[in-house]
Formats: sequence, structure tokens, C-alpha cells
Amino acid sequence: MVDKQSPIPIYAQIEEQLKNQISEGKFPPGAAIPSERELTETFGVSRMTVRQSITNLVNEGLLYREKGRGTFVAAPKVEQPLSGMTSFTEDMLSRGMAPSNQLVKFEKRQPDKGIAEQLQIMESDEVYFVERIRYADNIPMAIERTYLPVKLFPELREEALKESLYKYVEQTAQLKIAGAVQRMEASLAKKEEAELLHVEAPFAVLVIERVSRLDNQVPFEVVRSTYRADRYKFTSEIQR
Amino acid sequence: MVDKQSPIPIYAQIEEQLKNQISEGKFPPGAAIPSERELTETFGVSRMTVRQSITNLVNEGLLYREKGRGTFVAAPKVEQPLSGMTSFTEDMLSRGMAPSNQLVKFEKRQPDKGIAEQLQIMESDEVYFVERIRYADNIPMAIERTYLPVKLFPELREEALKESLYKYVEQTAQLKIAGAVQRMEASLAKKEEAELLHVEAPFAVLVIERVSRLDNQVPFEVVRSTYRADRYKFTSEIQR
DNA sequence: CAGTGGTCTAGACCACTAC
DNA sequence: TAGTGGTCTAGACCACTGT
Repeated sequence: MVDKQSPIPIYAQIEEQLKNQISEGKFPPGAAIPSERELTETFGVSRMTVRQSITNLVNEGLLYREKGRGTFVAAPKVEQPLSGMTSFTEDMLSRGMAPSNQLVKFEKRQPDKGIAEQLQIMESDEVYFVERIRYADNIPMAIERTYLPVKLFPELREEALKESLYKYVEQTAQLKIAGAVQRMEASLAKKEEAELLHVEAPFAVLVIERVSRLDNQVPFEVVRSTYRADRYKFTSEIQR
Repeated sequence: MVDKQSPIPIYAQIEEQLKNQISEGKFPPGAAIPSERELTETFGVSRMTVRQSITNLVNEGLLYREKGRGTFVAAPKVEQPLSGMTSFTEDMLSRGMAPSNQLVKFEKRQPDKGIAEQLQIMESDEVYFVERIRYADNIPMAIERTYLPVKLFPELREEALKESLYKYVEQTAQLKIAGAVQRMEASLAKKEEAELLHVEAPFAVLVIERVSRLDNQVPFEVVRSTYRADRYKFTSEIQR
């Protein structure tokens, strides 16, 4: 059942098999899966290993535990939004649309007080300022202004902005993105924003400000985006 | 250092002490905490127990691990939004404002197709429909329409709606809230919405639709809220 | 009562990092 | 080479659930 020589950890193999059995309908929603001690015997591993698999699946929302009763299969989720924090590029691709960019500005500058504070840097430290119009299927979707500390990305080139910035951070700069704090509000488009987005006033826009952190909790970007309300709904999964 | 007789699990006691030492500055951001084997000796417990504590703190974003190097203190977060999924009542309280309600409608009715689908019930199953104007410090903040399956809350009374609904679900109905899928968009207030919110058109509003689930992933509410854009920003923490 | 998940022990080997 | 986190074992006692 499990390959103890495999480079894939045993707990990951067990997760995989449980997932398969659930999606095959062997354990329908609401049904109990075998107890941890039973799984211990089936897979020939120790209980802590089985528990690690189950804990991961519980965290994913696929299973839930009840003390003294057992572990059960959760109901399937109605919809599956992109689980967490995504870049515009990733977001549009997952919606089946073709993302593209128009770079309006790319420069180094001194941050103002607010940006410096959010990035936890000095006002004398430089930041990249990137202004882009974001398109989906060639229709303007959002205006996006990004601030990045130059110190963190000394090698950043204009070409990297044509692809996903997060791809650059993770693959080229080899940094781990942990999460972000996001503020969202509705607003009316300003005159120049309405022009850039090809809409006529009064027009509602969704304004999102995101401060993103690496795994050591150091902020690496501030993004301020202004989305056309008619073309963009923001969907997210939240935990209690 | 730890009380093995205490009803509080040892791993929770260790978490507590590590948190304290970090906030006291004993381990500044970026510094390594003692290795797992050292902590094993300091606390006189086994390594798996220490690991459980550290894993929890890593999930909270307080620490991060690097293979072969050690475990380090993360930078403090700039701001601390309410971590996840909150009710209007909880949300306003955390912002230091006084929430209140005006109940416009409370009735049982047949759900339309969309609501029935989102709640995963039959169209013939009844739902409660609750319409409320939400106030913060006595200023209208949002219009909120909630749909709840009668089956799940056969005992629901009007009084429960004066307090937090989530409090009712968790404390009175004894159910566990796991999470929700949330869709947010900007829009212009409709005429009657503008009146209810005491604003004049054209006025931007933030529309939030939330489908909330219990720990067994069964949906228990659909909430559609319309917030005054000038008085409400939605803040959330997201994970990559 | 027997069975369940929650917690805990005292070891072990591995891959990786730093010196 | 020594130290680190990642994985794993084979047990154990507990509180809680259902009969």
C-alpha cells in the first residue's frame, strides 16, 4: 500500500490514497473513514504517521474529526476559488481569461511615508514604482500600482514585469511568499481612472490594497489596484 | 517550566512561553530560537511535543523554519486584522465601534433556485429570511440579507438576531463554523438602497456575498451585504 | 463497556547547512 | 563533522462517545 523506500514521505502517500478513495466514492460525505488504529494496520505504519496525514486533510477541509466518535468525510465544496493569494496573472488564468499588460511607468523613486511604513523601510531607501494597466482578453480590467523595495530585488528588470511578478519572486529571486494583508473598498472612479479604464462617470470601482510578506514576515510589496466593478468580482476562501 | 499535571496540554504551555519570550524581546525578529533538541531538555519533554508547539507557531506566522539551519522569529506584522471570518457584530466591536441593528424583516419562506443551490437544500425546504439594517455608532453602515436553512436551526427566535448570529450558532446551537466562500464587488447604490443607507446617488457601495460552512462543510448561511463605501473597508489576511 | 481521537514518550535515521 | 529540521516507530494514558 505504501512504499517505504520512496522519496515521497509516507504521510503524503497515505494522504494521496485517502483522497483517491474519497473521490472514488468509497467514503461518501458524512461517512466515517477507518479509525486511526485501523489505518495503522492497513498501511503498516505507526499511528503518528497516520495522524499526520489525517491532520493535513482536516486542514484542507476534506475531513473533520469528532472526539470519541471518529473521522468523517466533509461535504464537497460547492465551488473552489483560488485558495489564497494570487497575482493578477494567476487570477485571470484561473478564470479562463488571457491576461496582458500595458506598462505605463517603471522607475526607482523615494517612497512616501505611508509606503515606507508599510514596507518597513526608511524613506531614504529606494523603491521600484510600477504602474500597469491590466487587461483580460484585451479589455481593460484594472489599474495597478506596485511598490517594491529595491534592496530585496536589486536585479529586477522590466522584462520580469511582463510575466507574473510572483513567479519572479518565487522562481528567480528564490524567496518564499507567505501571505498578505488586504484592504478592499468600493469607490467612484476618478476622471483619469475612468479614462484609463475606458468607462464613463459615474462608475463604481473596487480598490484593493495589498501588503505582501515573505515567510520571515518581511513585507516585499505594496500593491494598489483599481478594478472595473462591472468586470471583476473578488472571490476568496476564509477560515473562521 | 511546564506543569505535566495541568489540564492544559504541554504543547500549549510551551507555545505560551515561547510567545512570551518573543514578545519580551528575548528572541528578536530574525534571531534563532533554541533548537528543538535544546527545548526538549529545557522543558523536560519529548521532541514530538516540542515540534507540535513550534508547528502551531509557524502556522500562526510567528516563527519560520529553515531546513538544516534552525527556527527563526518572524518580523512582527504591521497590523493585525481580525484573522478570518467574522460577523458584523464582531467586526464592529474589533474596530471599537458600537454595533446595533434594525430588523426590517424576519420570516420563513421558500428559497429561490440560487439560494437553494448555495445552501445545498431543496427548493421545497424552508429558509429563514432576515433583513437588517446594520449600524455602527448609530450611523447606517450596511443592509444585510441573510438566508438560513430552517432545518439546521429549528429553534431560531427573533431575539437571537439582536446579538451576533455566529454566537448563536456556536454557543446555543453548538455547531462549529469552519469557513466561508466570499464574493466581493463594487457597485452603485440602487435608489432604495441609497435611501436606507441615508446617502445620495450616485453612491458607491461594497457588495459582499458570503456562503458559510460548518466543519462538516455543510453550508449554513448565505449573507448578502451592501456596505456604504465611505464608511467601510474590508480587511483580511490571506495566505499564499 | 469497547472504541475513538488527543496527547505524550524516548528513541531512530535522513537530508540539509555551516564550518 | 556537528547540528538542524523532517520523518518515523511502537508503544502509552487520557477524556470522550455510544451501547
